[in-house]
Amino acid sequence: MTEIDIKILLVDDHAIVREGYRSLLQKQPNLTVIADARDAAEAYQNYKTFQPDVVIMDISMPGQSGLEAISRIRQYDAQARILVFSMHQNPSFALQAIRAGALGYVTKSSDPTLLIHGIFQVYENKLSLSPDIAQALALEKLGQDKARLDDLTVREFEILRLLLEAKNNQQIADILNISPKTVSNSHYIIKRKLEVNSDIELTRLAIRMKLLNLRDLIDEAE
Amino acid sequence: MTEIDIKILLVDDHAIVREGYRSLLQKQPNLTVIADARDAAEAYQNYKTFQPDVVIMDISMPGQSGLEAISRIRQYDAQARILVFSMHQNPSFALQAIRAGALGYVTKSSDPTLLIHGIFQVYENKLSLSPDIAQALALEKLGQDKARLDDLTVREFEILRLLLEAKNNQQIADILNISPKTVSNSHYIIKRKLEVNSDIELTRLAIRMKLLNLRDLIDEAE
DNA sequence: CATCACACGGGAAATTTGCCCGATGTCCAT
DNA sequence: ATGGACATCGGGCAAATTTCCCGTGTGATG
Repeated sequence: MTEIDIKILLVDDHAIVREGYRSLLQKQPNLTVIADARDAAEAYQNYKTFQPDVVIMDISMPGQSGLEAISRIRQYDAQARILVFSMHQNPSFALQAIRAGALGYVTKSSDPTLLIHGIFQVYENKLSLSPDIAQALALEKLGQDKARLDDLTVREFEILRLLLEAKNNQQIADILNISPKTVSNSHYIIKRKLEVNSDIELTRLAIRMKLLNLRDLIDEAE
Repeated sequence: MTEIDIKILLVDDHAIVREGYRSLLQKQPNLTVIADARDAAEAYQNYKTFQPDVVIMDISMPGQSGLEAISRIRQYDAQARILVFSMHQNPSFALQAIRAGALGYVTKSSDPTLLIHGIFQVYENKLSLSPDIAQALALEKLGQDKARLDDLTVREFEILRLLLEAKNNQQIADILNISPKTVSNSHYIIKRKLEVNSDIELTRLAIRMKLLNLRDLIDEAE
């Protein structure tokens, strides 16, 4: 076995988490944390300065997102090996991270050994996804979200939009010149087609589908 | 100076974060981590078993919430000193945590020394809020939208959170060990207090209040 | 012209909502 | 320790809504 020593750059905005990485990674003989960073800009700078073998990156950081940092680093060095370590179970995050140029995606809630394993995988230029994400992504490939929306008829879609504006059946009936009964029937059909069983779920789905204009909803930035 | 040694119970569902605490706290001579837990039930059990001086608790955990754990522990020991260490900047979370019986609330993004400082404060039965939260809480007094949110009792707030996760009455009842009827009653009271007429409106309000984590909801960055 | 998808809405059962109530528990101040 | 103010929990029940199935009319299409 050759002597390998993987140089790592840590990127996370939470000091406590960086501390956790260090403690965990220090126990591995072949890994050395050579630098860290708390935001996207610092990550980019330190990548250029320290030329790490693997970058471990959190993608939910204030200001510039981790995804942006991934793109920047990959633009500077197309060979950069980046492993995303995120709290988001949402497979779409993983997909975006991979698209942006990450080689791995491991959720924070998975077993820490998966992180170690991921580092070695990524070091060897291999894709590494934690099992929960891999499975979710596979399921998602079986494609449903967008397709289901397309199942709605034009009228149903129209009614959905009005429902999402928190209008009641009577108001919608007045707007469309139909009976409130028809509205409520459509409401039911919409939920069935979209495979949700409550209005809360419906609203969440609508947000994901960008049917609901978030900017109309949110006054303040964070 | 007398010899003090504060025994700590760590509660967080992420292994990496527990690792971070350990590493950080170990450096403090007067602090000893005597146990940890990854969910509310385990937290309660380990509190009884190990009788720690201070509990450090994350409140966003799967299943039973941290708020529930706080209540349970305080019910068992009214003197329990609990410091919440949370990723939520939303001051309403802090307020509810304090109401549930926590003595401190520090955000994960604050400087780690604040956590240490908070531990000593709480150990001495003093309230401890990280500056960002204290300020936000003060500012909030000037607002009015948030005021309605604060009208909710701790229990109602907790039920609201579960409702927003699109759980049905039976699921929430199972999680909180109450009857589905109580859940539906609370659901109604919540809507009345927040002055909304439908679940869609409720969800929209929750988004504006940032009770709903948009990052968990949205697929694509913008 | 036959069919097929769609819009519309009635009917009836099942469920939820809206609002009431009382029992119990806890905290706090007198 | 006693009273009062809340808070939690859930039963009851009428009114309202949802859920599900149904039929009708209409317009497009093969």
